[in-house]
Amino acid sequence: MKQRVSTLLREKFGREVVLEKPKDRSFGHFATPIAFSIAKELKKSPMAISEELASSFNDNDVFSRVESVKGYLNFRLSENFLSDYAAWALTNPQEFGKQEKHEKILLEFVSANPTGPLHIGHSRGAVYGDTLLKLGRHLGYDITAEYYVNDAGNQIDLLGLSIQLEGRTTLLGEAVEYPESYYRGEYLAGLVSGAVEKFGKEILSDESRQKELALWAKDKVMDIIVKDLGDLNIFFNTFVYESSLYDDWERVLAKMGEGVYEKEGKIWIASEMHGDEKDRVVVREDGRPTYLAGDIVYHNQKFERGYEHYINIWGADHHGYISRVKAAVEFLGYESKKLEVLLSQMVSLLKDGEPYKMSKRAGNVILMSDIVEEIGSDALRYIFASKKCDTALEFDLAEFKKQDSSNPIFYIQYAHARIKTILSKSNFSQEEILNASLKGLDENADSLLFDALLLPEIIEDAFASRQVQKLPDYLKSLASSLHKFYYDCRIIGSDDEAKLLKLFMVVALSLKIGLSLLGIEAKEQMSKAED
RNA sequence: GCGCUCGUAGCUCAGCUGGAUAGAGCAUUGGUUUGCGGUACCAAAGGUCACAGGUUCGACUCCUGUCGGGCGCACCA
Repeated sequence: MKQRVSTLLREKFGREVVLEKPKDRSFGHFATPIAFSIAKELKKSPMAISEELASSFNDNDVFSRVESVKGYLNFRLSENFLSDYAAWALTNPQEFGKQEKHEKILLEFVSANPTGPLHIGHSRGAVYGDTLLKLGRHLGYDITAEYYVNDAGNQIDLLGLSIQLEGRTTLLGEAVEYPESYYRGEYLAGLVSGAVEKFGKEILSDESRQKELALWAKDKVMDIIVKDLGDLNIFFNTFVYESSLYDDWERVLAKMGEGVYEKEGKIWIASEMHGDEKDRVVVREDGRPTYLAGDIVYHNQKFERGYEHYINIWGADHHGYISRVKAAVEFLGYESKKLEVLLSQMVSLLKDGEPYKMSKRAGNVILMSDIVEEIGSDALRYIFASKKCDTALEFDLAEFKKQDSSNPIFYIQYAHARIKTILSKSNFSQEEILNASLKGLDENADSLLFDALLLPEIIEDAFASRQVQKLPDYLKSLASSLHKFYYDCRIIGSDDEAKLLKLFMVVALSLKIGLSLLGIEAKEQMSKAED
């Protein structure tokens, strides 16, 4: 809709036109302050210009009214335009809000270490990434969802050690001395029993078999992670294992040419040249590559696979890492601007106003699966999708367990369910409703229809700006418009019953598509409250 | 110390590439249809947009500085 108006105006005025939402719907559907920006070059007052422009729109079937108010130009879309568009959407629900973007994008997210189950911090990046994925795909982008598995280095050795420690205390009853760092949590018990079954008890006490144990265990941990993500309706296309990358290291190192050099027996990358604070070591004195080396090979591999755009979603604590990876990409001969790194910030949880307690059982972290169990996947997804991901977030679980309007996810679902209920109560058939005309709606109905038809541009805007929260915001306000309309206006038995039901179907369609893009299924009916 | 980032109502947060009177939800207070699900709706109250400058027709938005919070500053991943 917006696009249509915007191209129309661009053609008419011969320049880009800023389109915005009028302060008040009674002003119209769209507005532009264009008169202000050209006032200077025309040496006329904004008022005079907008008056002139407004009167030039006499004959036009998209707008029913164009007027000038205090220098702003306000547009009201015509009935024909809105009702045709709505009718098209209802008969082509699969196409509504879709576009024909074809860019190939590689989206890497979550990428949590395979050393334990996901915790609450991971789930934010996971939901954010997956929502972006769903939005992008809806718009037609060809997006591959990828998980980078850090299955090399110290952490994997630590995993093996941790399983042994757990087994020796709980299974063998030994009094072991715990080192400074090791992993803890309930999942280790499962790994111990699995390991004993597979390898026998001996493996718990044999330090030389730690590696073997760890390599087996990380796959088991990945199984847990994949399952937890599946519970959130998140699925990946590809997994890339860090351990598989190092074979390619020599070739990639050579590919960077002048970008790397030797000093003090180590190999460095000259990342300072590309904006990093200083150069970084990529190969240690003993010949072992650093973690950065793995990431360099990985990004080289990404670019060799040939996508048009790359998006990484990282935890905010990695922000210092961006410049060195980008530097490496440049040295490899690729455009680092094709690589976009989005950061997801910290999350703190409250429950009834008090900090949420981390359980010892979980290993002093808040497990994602515990939260999903407590409030459900829909609520968790909604929470993370509804906030900008680059600010620290604090939220209270209690709010999302309530079954009333203070719970946004409930509120939206209820709007959808209301429509479905009323449709089933009406005596009009689906066909009769679809054949009804949407013309002659009063101000409120017209406004609701317009709101419902905004979905496509919300989707596009949310994806393009990477501001995923625009979609839940929109759904909440659409639900609010619906509830308000419903309260004010009797539907069943009114002269306009079929017409209004058709309007409601458009609203339901937008709610349903919007929710599905958040990974949430729209409900046909709400369960009745107890008592 | 350096870098990144944030600072909007009592609380949690929106505010699009600068544009009309800075918006929601929660919490508080007061109300609502002899009717489709009251699991809803309406209203009141609540603000020096951290502070100080600058840019301009116009700044919550852009720039500079100050203060305050978070994160990062490994040859760990």
